[in-house]
Amino acid sequence: MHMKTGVEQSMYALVLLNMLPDKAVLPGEAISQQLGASATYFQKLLRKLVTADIITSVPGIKGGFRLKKKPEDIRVYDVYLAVEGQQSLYSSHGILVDMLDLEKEESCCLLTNLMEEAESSWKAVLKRETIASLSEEMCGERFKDKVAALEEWINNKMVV
Amino acid sequence: MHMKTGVEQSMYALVLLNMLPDKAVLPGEAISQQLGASATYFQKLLRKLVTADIITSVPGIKGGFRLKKKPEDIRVYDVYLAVEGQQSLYSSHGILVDMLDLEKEESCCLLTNLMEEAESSWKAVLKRETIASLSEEMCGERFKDKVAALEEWINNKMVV
DNA sequence: ATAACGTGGATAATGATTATCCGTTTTAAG
DNA sequence: CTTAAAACGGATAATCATTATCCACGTTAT
Repeated sequence: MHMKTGVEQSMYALVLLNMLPDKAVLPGEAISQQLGASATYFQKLLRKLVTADIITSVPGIKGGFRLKKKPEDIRVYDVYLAVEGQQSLYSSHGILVDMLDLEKEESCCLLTNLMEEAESSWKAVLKRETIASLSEEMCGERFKDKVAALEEWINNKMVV
Repeated sequence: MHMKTGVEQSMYALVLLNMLPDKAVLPGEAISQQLGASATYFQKLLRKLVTADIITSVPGIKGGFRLKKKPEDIRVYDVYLAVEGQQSLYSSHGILVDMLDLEKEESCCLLTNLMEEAESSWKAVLKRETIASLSEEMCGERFKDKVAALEEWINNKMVV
């Protein structure tokens, strides 16, 4: 049981896109290079973010990706959901139904309620932070120089 | 990101063992049959429960498994931990460290704190219920007959 | 027209989870 | 003291989800 690495990657991709000036765009290949991710595979993840209305894609030469929403409106939870899908962490295999020989309608599992509560509780925390708050955290005094270098890199790679 | 089915199986295995009279024991093969689980593989899971001090094993003919602790002292969380191990749901791949070109000591990730909090929150819910409370839930009026049949089965399969 | 980009589908490689096999040890019973 | 049934441990295979690659296609600035 482990979160996909795609969630972490996507999150940082969005932090990168958040550094872009208005109307500018960053090509997918540049993003995946910066993340150290497989370029072709990361395109698929970017696609998921597009269909989740988190980012916009611009095709054609001078194309790329940019945020579609304001960074303070993109919750960590939204990114998780876009990348991992909405399947729950736990789903019953109907063991109790078999053990007690219940009817199929009586889908009954001693764990489902508890697990759903646990998951809600987990998700609630993911809803607390946004791309805006993460970006802010990164741009604090501590990493001033490093972030400046990253901005420099963005200026080189961004389009229009 | 999905919980192993072994967790659900183990949980019900413990509910079964909780139905045993004192000092009696249930062979691993009977347990896995009742659960509809692969017998040989489920032995491995039972082993994890043994090393986690949740159940005791008795080798030799007339051997099998029984609870080691009182059912009210076995939390759902304990079972989860025994089966899945203590690795956390999220672990950083150091993407930010690479992006900002930080020193290795400066292991820094914008998500780690949040994710750890979320996980704690998730685990807290799993600590609320125990094998005792699950068993109780199962043995309510609703499934009276069905549970009686299960007890019958246990009487047949248990040893000593 | 062309070159650089995103899209979509098919398909492989990888890795974790689940499953099987076999030999060993333990113990009750004949 | 032999045998049968059980847990144990290691090696290994099968299965499945995740990650990765490839290629043909649509889009758009130059």
